[in-house]
Amino acid sequence: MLEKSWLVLDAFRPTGGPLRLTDVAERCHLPKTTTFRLLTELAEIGAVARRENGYYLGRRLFELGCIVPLERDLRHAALPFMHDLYEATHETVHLGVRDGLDVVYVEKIRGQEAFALPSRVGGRLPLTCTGIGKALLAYSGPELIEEVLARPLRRLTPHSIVDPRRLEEAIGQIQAAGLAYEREEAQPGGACIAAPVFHEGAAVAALSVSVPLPRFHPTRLAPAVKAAALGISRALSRTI
Amino acid sequence: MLEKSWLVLDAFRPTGGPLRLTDVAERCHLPKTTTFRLLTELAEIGAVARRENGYYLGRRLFELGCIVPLERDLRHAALPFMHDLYEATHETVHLGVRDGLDVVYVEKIRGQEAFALPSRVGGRLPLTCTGIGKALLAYSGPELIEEVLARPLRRLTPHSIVDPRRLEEAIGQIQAAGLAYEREEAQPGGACIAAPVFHEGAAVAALSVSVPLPRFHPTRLAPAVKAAALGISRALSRTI
DNA sequence: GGTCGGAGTTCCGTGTCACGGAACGAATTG
DNA sequence: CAATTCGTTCCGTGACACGGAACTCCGACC
Repeated sequence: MLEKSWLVLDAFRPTGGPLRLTDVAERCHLPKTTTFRLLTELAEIGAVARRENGYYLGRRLFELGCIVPLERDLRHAALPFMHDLYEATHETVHLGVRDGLDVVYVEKIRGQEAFALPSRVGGRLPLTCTGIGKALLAYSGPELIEEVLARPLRRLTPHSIVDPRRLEEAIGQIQAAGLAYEREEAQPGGACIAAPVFHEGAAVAALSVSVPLPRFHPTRLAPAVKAAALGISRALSRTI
Repeated sequence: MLEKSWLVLDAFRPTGGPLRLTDVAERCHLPKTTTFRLLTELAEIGAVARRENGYYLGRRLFELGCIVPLERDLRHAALPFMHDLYEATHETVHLGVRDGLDVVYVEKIRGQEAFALPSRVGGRLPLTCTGIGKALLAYSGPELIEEVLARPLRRLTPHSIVDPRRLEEAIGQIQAAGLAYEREEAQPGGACIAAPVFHEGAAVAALSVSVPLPRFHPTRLAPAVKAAALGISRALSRTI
């Protein structure tokens, strides 16, 4: 019951709806009757909403999701610096943490003329395909790097790093520069520059600025990104 | 089972944790045994996380909460204007919608030196105590106003409006000015100015700038807020 | 050391209610 | 009108949620 109801909620990934009863049922491999009952109960509770054109994830889920203390201190410390960074660059700013072999984005500031990006707050992307991911990887210790190299590297675009040697090279450069660059490895036409955020000696998060390739001027962006990441690290150490 | 599990999740409001087993049990008025089983199952699922010092709301909830399409178009249209408004004022910017007799905040941009505010994305406050709430109320039709007036007005501070006559007056002024002001009605020492966002003739949301009272200069803020709200309204009409 | 209390956890018998197949009404299509 | 597809209702069966009792830990107090 409980587990099945969360299966139903997961069926709404990644769009949040709308889905029709039948869609949900077959995504979950559940009988229509059961799905119907679950959706009805979830709707009573407010976890999903039903409208004319189907079911959606509901407000109750939104409200609870907002208070998940996931990296709360981190986000609290980071947001002002992210806004400053956005103000300085007017480009999309991301904050991400590592979960397993993925990046999970926990904050995002998007510019008005921002181009379409595959990232989304709460969403995941492979560590090796993103600037934030590579920055985290480079500062997370050799065990993680080995674990990543142990399995085939995932690819999002033709430019994604899939050669283990190239990845090791890239990690070396990141460690030397204190910054990670990414060009069209996550999104055709997009590039980004990322810097790690440290707390108590560990890279707990990373910050990035994403830019359409034609506007990508690493030397101009680097100091701002580095300064913001440093600022967040300092703010973090003050909170504890 | 399903309903009880959501009771358990609600027990984490408004902080998200940490809570000990016993705390959750008595908040929910459930036997400890039952609570224990529910928390264990929820933890397996990822809806809550257990650490040394207690239970927290978990990552799964965060990820699902992020994709709730609640006002998604609205937020998407509004964010760039909110960033601009923040940039122009460097004060906290809110976007809220109405749910019943509450405001639900759906976006918030907070300045670095922002003072403590009772608002939180996903959180609720009474319509009548906030600038956003009053702006929504003033443009939501007489039925809602009557419904609000029918029951005793809630108060957050000594300055909250609790006299029905004063509320009606205030609504009149808001309708005349197209802007709602609020001084220490939600938070001692805080003031705000809010403007409604329209879509297809209805006030679907409202935008506000919150300022510490000493810095509150309505005449300087008003044009920016009004312009941003108008911009969002225009952007909304373009999306559909 | 002994005792108490309160925490988290395990066990298990009972009774309920979740389950899903069958069947139905409505709407759409051929 | 037959045929399909969708959402919904009904209902008998059996799994499993329920919660009281009991147990284990651990710290406080005397």
